Amino acid sequence: MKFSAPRGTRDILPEEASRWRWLEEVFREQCRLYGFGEIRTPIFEETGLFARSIGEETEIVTKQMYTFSDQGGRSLTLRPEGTAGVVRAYLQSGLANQGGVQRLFYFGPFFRYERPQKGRFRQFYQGGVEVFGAEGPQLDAEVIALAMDFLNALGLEGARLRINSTGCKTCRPVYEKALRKALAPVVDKLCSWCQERYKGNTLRILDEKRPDCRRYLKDIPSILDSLDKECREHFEDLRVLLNGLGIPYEVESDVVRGLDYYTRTVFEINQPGLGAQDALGGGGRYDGLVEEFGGKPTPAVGWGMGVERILDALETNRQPQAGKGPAQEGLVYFATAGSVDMEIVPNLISEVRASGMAAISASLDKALKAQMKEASRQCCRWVVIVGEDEIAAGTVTLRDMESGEQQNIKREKLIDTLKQLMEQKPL
RNA sequence: GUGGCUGUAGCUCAAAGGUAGAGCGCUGGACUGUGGAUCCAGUGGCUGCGGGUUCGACUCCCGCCAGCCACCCCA
Repeated sequence: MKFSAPRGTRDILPEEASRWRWLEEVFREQCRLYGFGEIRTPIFEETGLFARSIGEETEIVTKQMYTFSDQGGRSLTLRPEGTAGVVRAYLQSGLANQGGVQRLFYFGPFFRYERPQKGRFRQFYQGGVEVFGAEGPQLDAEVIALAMDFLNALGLEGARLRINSTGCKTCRPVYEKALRKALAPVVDKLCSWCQERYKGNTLRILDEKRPDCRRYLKDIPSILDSLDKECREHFEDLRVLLNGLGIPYEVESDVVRGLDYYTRTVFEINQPGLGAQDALGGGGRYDGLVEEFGGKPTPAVGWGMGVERILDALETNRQPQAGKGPAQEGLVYFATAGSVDMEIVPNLISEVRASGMAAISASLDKALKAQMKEASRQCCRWVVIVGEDEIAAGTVTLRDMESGEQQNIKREKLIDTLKQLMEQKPL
């Protein structure tokens, strides 16, 4: 074979695509129930948009972006996440000037240059939501509830919600200072990675999982003890709201996300047993980003969820597959036998399709037997046989491929009979 | 970016220095206008790509590419 799909990308064939469509429909329906409207933003943006929002020093920006320059010399980047583009659009389109609370959702492909492994691709799909203009914890809770409802509606079980607060621009530096102080005696014993972070993005040291480093991180202070009054109340209220909604969660003070724009609430949803990449989704509040982009100070909160990982989790959970084969979509197969006027079948098929039923026919002059086999392979529930005998009698033979029953009916009654059968004998 | 494992027929896998095989699938027949079951026959390959060692390489060595898994990071 001459070509293959680029590394980290994959083809989704019809059978699998129907599962994807099902998931997307469930997602859209949940968003609708929560009053969210869809937004579609470009798949590439100015490189600077991502660098400035996600953070110049983050992994995503420093090593994982698909960046290229176009014919005009502009530096563009395939979007590695959804929030930056939505914030940009929110400002550029004037949505920001309409006031009030804006609830938006998106669904589509994202790109990160990483080494592929289980649950990690270079092109992957995410569904996400963003809410602008609401400062209180009510929307944090609502957005989390939406995420959990989405997973429940898919029939997923066992997902774990972990929440934390990373404070605001006033109290986070206080904590970072305390953290640096606590780590000062052991900093030279930490790995080079941690030492880098110690200097720059101290908070992210909490993310360290290596046992070697971990044991020096045992007694570090919790960020939750450093939150100022407003942030503490915000977090406490969020917990009250989640409790009220009956949403189980765990507070974990070392949940830190890899994107710099988060403030206060951050959360992650994990599916134990999925493998090394077990985060189905995550998000949080980003109260400073709109202002950072030149808008007026606007609180915001949102999340993104990984489609491949959710489908993977459903698979390992052995949840019902929602895949629909052609049979379930009522596909009708037209077969011919003997020499039949070329125009008859196409005309009949047209009529069937015009009445809303899906139909296909043999493309070649094959033996009836071969046509039946093809119909079977295509999972067609019904086969209409139009042969010389039928033409002579003005009828068609209609076969139910599941029961094997056949009947001879007047050609004019085909449509009505098919309709009737589809209602009577759905799969 | 680093490491481990793996690339043989459309698919799942054998062959371990001596001419590349099976099952499933596919095509046809038994059954000349009737799918699935059974039996029979046929179709199947630059052994991922490129070098090297050897009289001889699917097999050993090197490089590249790809897949899987992990590190890292995250969806």
